[in-house]
Amino acid sequence: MISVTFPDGASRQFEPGVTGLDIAKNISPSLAKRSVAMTIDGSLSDLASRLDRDAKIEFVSREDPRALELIRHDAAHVLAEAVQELFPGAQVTIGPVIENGFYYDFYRETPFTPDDLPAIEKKMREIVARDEPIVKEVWTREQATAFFHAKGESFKGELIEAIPAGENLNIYKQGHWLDLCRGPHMPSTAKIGGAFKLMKVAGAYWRGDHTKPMLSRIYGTAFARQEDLDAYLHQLEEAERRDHRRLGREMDLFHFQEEGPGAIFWHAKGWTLFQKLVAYMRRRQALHYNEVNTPQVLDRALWETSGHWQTYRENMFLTKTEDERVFALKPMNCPGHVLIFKNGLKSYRDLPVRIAEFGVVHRYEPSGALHGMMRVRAFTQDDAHIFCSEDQIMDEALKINDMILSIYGDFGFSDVVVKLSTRPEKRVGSDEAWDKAEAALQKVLDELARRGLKTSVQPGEGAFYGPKLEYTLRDAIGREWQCGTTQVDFNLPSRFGAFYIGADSEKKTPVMVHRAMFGSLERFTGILVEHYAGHLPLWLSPLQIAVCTITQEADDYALEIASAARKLGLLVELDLRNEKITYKVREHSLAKIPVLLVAGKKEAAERTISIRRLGSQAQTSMALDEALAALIAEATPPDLKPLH
RNA sequence: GCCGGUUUAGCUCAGUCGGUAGAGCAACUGAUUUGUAAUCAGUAGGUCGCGGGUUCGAAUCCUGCAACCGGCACCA
Repeated sequence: MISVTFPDGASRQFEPGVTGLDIAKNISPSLAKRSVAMTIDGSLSDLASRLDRDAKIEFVSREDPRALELIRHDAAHVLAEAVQELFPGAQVTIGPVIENGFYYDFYRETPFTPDDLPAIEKKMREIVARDEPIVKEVWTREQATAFFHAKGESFKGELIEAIPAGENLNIYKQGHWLDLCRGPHMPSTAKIGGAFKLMKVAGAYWRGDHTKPMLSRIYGTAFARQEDLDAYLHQLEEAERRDHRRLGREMDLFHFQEEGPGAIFWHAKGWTLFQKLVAYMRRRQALHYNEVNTPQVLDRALWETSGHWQTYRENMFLTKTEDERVFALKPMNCPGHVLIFKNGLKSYRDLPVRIAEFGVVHRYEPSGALHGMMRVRAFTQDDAHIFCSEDQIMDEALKINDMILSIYGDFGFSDVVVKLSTRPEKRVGSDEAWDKAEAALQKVLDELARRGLKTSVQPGEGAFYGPKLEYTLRDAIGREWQCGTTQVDFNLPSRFGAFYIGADSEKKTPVMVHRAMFGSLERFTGILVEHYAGHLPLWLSPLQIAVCTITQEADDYALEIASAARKLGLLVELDLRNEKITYKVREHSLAKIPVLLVAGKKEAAERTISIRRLGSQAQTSMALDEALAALIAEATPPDLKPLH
C-alpha cells in the first residue's frame, strides 16, 4: 500500500498503481467530476497518472489558475486536430503555451491566411463539443518513428530524433487524432470550454532558425471563463489606444514617411519632449561625466580597427565620396570616445575617465524589424564610456545601476527587469578577463536581486567584447524593450592601442565600460508615451497649459494669465477662439494638454481661475497667483525638486 | 531579411459585375459671445502607395517595387 497525503494534511492508503481519478472518485464523485488534473508533489500531472509510491497530491479544478496552461495546451492540440481535419497534408510541428495564450506551428505549401481562421475556429468548437477523451500512451521510439513517418510528418520525426535515447515517448490521443507531447493534459476536449479565440497567423522559422523552413503559425488564446477572455480582448484594445504611434499622431509629436524608413520626423511638440529628456539627463550626469561630441561620418579604416567593418558592416550605412574614399555613418559612439581618450597621455590618477555623448547613431536594421519609435534606423543614445582599471569595474557598474534605477524611478517605472548576458561562443579576450567581468556584473545582479528587483541570466547573450547587464521595460501591450545597459569591454581599448600610465610607470590598457541609461532617447520617448497613455506629467509635457476663454470679455485677463505663466517658464497655449467652452475642453483634452485654465467673466472679476486637469471632469477654482505657484511647483523636474 | 496582411482626402473608413471616386470628423469661410468632451450653415480638398501590363475603358484584373501592420529572425 502507498500513502497519499492531501493538502489538508489528511492521508489515505491505496494500492500502488492507483490513478488520480480513482482517488478522486474514492473521495467523492463530485471531486472526480470537478478535477481536470492533479499535482504530484507539487508538479502538474494528468489525472490518469498512476501513483507507485507515497506522494502528496492535490486535485486541480478547471477554475484553478494552474489549469489555465492545461486549457491552453489542450486548445493548441485541438487547433492542430482541426487544422489537420480541414487541411489534409498540413504537417504538425510544435504548439506550446505562451504568456497570453498558445500557438501551433504547421508546415504547409501555402501558408494560412487570416481568412482561414473562422473555419478553423469553428472546427475547434466542434471538436470541443465532441468531448473526445484525451488519453496518454507510451510508445517506443520505433513505433513513433514509424507512425509519423507513415503519415509524412517529417517535422515530428525530427523532434523524435532529438529526444534522448531511453526516454519515454508520450503520445496523447484525442479521438482519431494524436500528437507526440510531454503533457500533461486534461481528461477530455470539452474541458477546454468555449472561452477561446484564434488571434492571428504569422510566419515562424522551424526551430527559430532563419536558415530552416518557414512554418505557418496560428496564435490563439484561451481562458477558463468567457469574462476572462473578454477582459483580455478589452485590454488589447486599451493597449492599442495607447500605442505610441497612434498617440504620436494625435498629440502631434512626430511622424514617419516612406522616404525615410525607420527615421523620425520630430514635430515641435515631440522635439520639446525629447529636449526635456536630454536636459534632464544632462543634469543627472553633469557631475560625473564629461559630455563630448564625435563625428557622424568616419573613415572605413577606423571601423576596421574597431572591428565593426568585419562584424557589423551589414548594419552600417556606407557612403563613398567623389574621390572614392569610403566612409560609414557611425552605428556606435565607442570608437570616437576611445579616440578622445587616446588624445593626450592619461595617468592611472585620471581614472576613471567618463565620457558621455548624446550620440546620434545610424544602423541599417532589417526592414521587418522596424517598429515605430521603438526600433528605428537613426536614434540618439545617452551614451557614455568609462575608461577604468579592472578593479574599478564593480564600483562603476554599481554606480551606473543606482543612477539608472533612480532615473527610471523619476518616470514611475518599477517594472524593470535586469538581465545579465554572459559570454557568447564567439568572443574575444581571455577567459580570466571574462571571469572577472562576469563576476563583477553577477555581483551587481545579486545585489539588485537582494533589493527586490527582477533579475535573470541570459547565458551566451553577451556582446562579443564583454558581458552586459540589460535593463528592460515593458510597453503598453507587454512587449519588453531593452533600454539601459552596462557592458564591460576588454577589447576595443587594446584594438585602438589606448593606454594609461600605471602607478608603476608602465603602460596599461584600460577597461572600457559602455553604458546607456535611457538607451535610445527615441525608444524611451515611445515607452514614456505608452506608459503614461499620453498623459505626460506636467514637467515633461511639451505644452503644459491651455488658457481658454469663455467669452471675449475675458480676453484681456486670459492674455495676462498666459504671459504671467510664460514668464514663469510654463509652456502655454492661449485659446481666445470664438467657440463654446465645451468645444475647447474637448479639443484640448484630445490633444492631451495636462492643464486647462478657464477664464470667464466671473474669473476676470475675481482674479481667480478655473482649473480642469486632463483625465478628470472636476473643476477647481483658485486665486490666480495661488494656481500659478502650484503649477510651477508641479512643473519642476523631479531632479530639481528640493527633496530629491 | 522571411511569412502573411494592408495601402482610397489631414484622420477613420465606404466604393457592387472593370464604366475615370464617396461619407463622417478635421480644415477653410461666415454667422453665433458661448460656463467645462462636438453651435449652425456653406466651401474646398484625391495622379486611389509607385512603376509596368491586360482592356475601348482599371481604385477594381495581372505583374514588379516600396512603405506600413502582425509575427519570425535580428537588436537600443
